[in-house]
Amino acid sequence: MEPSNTTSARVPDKPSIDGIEAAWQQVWDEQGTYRFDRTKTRDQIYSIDTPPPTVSGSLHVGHVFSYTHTDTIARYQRMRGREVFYPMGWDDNGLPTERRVQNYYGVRCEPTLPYDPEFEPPAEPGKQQIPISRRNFVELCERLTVEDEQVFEALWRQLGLSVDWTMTYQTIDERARGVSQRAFLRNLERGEAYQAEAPTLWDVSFRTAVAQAELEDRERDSAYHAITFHRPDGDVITIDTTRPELIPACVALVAHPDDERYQPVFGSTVRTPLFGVEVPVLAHPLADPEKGTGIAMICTFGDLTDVIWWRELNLPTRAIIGRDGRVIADIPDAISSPDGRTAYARLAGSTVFTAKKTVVEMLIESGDLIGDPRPIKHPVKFFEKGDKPLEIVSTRQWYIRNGGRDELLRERLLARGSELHWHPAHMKVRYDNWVSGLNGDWLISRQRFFGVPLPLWYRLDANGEPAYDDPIIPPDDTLPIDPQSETPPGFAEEQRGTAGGFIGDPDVMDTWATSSLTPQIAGGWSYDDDLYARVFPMDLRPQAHEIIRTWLFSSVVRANAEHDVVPWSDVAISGWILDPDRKKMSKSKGNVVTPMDLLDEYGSDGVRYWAASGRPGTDTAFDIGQMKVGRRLAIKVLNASKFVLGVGADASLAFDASAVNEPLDRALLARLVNVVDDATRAFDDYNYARALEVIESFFWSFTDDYVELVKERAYRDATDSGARSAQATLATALSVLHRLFAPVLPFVTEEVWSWWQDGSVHRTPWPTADEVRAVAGDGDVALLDTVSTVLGDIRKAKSDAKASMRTEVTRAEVRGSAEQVAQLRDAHADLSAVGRIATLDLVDGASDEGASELSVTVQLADH
RNA sequence: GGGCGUAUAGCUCAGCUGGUAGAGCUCCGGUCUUACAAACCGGCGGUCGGGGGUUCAAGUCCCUCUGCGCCCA
Repeated sequence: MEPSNTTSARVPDKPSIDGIEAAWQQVWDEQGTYRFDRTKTRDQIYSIDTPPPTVSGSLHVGHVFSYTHTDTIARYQRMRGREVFYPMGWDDNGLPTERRVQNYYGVRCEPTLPYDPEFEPPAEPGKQQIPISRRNFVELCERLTVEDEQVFEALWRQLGLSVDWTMTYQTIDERARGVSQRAFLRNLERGEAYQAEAPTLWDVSFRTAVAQAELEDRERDSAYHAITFHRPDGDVITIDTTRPELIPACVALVAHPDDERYQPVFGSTVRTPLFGVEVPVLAHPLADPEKGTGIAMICTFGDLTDVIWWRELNLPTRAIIGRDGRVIADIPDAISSPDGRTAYARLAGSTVFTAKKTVVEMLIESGDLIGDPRPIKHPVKFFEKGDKPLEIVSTRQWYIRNGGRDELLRERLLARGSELHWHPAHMKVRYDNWVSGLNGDWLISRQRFFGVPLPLWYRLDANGEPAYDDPIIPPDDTLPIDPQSETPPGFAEEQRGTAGGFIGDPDVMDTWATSSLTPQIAGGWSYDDDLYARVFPMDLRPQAHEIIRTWLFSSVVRANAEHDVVPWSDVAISGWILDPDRKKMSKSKGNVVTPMDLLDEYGSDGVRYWAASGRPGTDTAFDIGQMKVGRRLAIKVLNASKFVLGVGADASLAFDASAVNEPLDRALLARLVNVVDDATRAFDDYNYARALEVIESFFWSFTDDYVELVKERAYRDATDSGARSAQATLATALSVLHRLFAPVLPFVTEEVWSWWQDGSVHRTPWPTADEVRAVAGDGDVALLDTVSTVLGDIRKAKSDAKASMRTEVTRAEVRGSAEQVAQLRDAHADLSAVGRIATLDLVDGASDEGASELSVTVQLADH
């Protein structure tokens, strides 16, 4: 299985696809088959913004599926003569890695601890997590991600991704940190990044802020509690709330301005039950007259609507939920009555769940709860990776402007979405929906440890208070920096945390704040300008549809801000893998199939065949059957190639137009012209599934019909012109087929190519319709169809008679139109040979009824 | 609630700008035919989700309903 250096065919006696992956991986590696040639210029290059997988996540068939799609495009473009820039990255950022490290080593990060250079995690994680310093924790993250990356890389290589493995990157490596921090500081300089103290969605388990893009609604059981608020005149107003525990955080009541029931009370005040705080009754159009009693309490903060009311009605803040999800100990100033303070004290320190029970008990005691709570289901905001309802707490966070607060920018980014070529086109709506529905800027700071640090320090004033408004910015040439362990210019490390000294920003950037820059990171922006000029903006972003709102959109935001362009011309969106019962495949369903086992069992080409059969953007069923078909196809390519090369078809005969003089041969090549045309058009349209279908369909009829038809003729002496015509046609078709199949079946095509050609098929030009047409000449596709139809009828006659295909036909009569008869006359000898027909009579039945129909009568010899 | 997609043989899917339903798998029957028996040959199998409409003609266009998946709220 070594590349041939001669043009003479060297065909193994017993060709096999077993072990083919390992053999060719090694050759490709040694020969640098997929090495990126950076001397090429932008117009000669096709660059791909490859999705960096999260290595701490588990490998699944979805990876194999979508990365195969991209690889078929990469291979196609490479054969079209483009130098393909196809780097692989690893996204190790943040929470997924941290959780995996915690479980794998049995540790947890405790930022207050000092670094212990001697620390080694236990061989087996214990029951109690060991607290370790931030630096120790990050070191373990780095250690584990390296291991995880190797597993991924081994899979990618086995799958045959045509990646240049000398060009990998990590989203937390030195270069990526530098690029991310530089891009952020430039956003800051231009006013595109800012910090604000604001109500923030907060996960109390992970103790981190959560961005809009990471939210998901989940239906939860809840209950309306009818609660009375007291007017000064003794009347009561009854409100419905699902969160009675937030009564101490109530700052107002609100009803719709047109709601007749509450017109008289707008502008008046009421007192909250239990806590006796006087709050105004206000009007706002977001209050829903249909919901509950039509009047709601505004708390700081129960949900996102509270935040809107709070902002638009200029209400005070009266927060009672802390970052740990418990009622904070400090009693809000507004609760001044002794009874109110006593009531609050009963809640202090308890969880939201407990506080709710306590408040309900107290309301029953005071008589302010009307009736029983009425159960409802309603959507509650969750962090997509979390399992507790989000709270809203007021915190200082960093944001990047993404049009969520700025109509002009929103319009600009919507227009950017229209600049992209979407495959499939309808996926663009998801982008438009998302951008149109944004209601705030992009929150990029996260209270995590393993990630790219926000590269800022803050001066501490004489009272030790940080001056957030005027951060200390590191010089550009010092990036990347870690403000937690490095000292700002002009300060000494001893001044950290002291009055008059400084502190480092404790947060890291959101995963997407880094991965939104993968085109820049992989492309060399700000550290390899020569490379960058050759690959950016890129040609293709392949990705899954569920991260259009995160990865795709955030990448557009960054490229728009920094470079005033879209980062790629085309985006290809892949679908889901579905279970046989048409549900989205998931780990929880106990799917034990690991991708590497699949590759071993069905061959990488077989699995790739299944993947490439899935239409772009469409959900595809996980289908072992298709993998088996792919495996059979690969074996068929092997055997057919062996046969063709065994009858004297060799490289010197391929594309020898002078040799091809039989009408049947020209007809075969004429069909191949159409196949090349169709496949090329399909690949240009990113439709690898369509291309594969067209190629495969031709291939099966090629082996089943054409090869059988010319077998006898091809076996004749090479001096025979009919034999040479068949051999030249077979060689031409084989050369074209090897190349057409190469993007989808890289291993088997490379194997068979090596039997008779020089170099790698993957660096050979993609076939063109013109080169095939030059050999096909005036070939007529219809001739092939007619001959195949008759061949099928003869086979059926033998099959119906339960006879062997070798059974002689004493006489066959074919009636057809004058045109069909003429076509058959041109293939008379081939047809007679394959059918073992002693006498083949062709009758011009044009004058008969139904003359356009072929009719075949067969008389079999005794058998 | 709004939107996007999808619904074609038992299964997985093709059917582009409308013109008398296709492939593979499964199943059944046959053949060791000098590339391939983990192969080859042949066959059974669908009123194209339901209902309307446009048209000489609709799986293909329009309306509507239903199921499923997803996006947004």
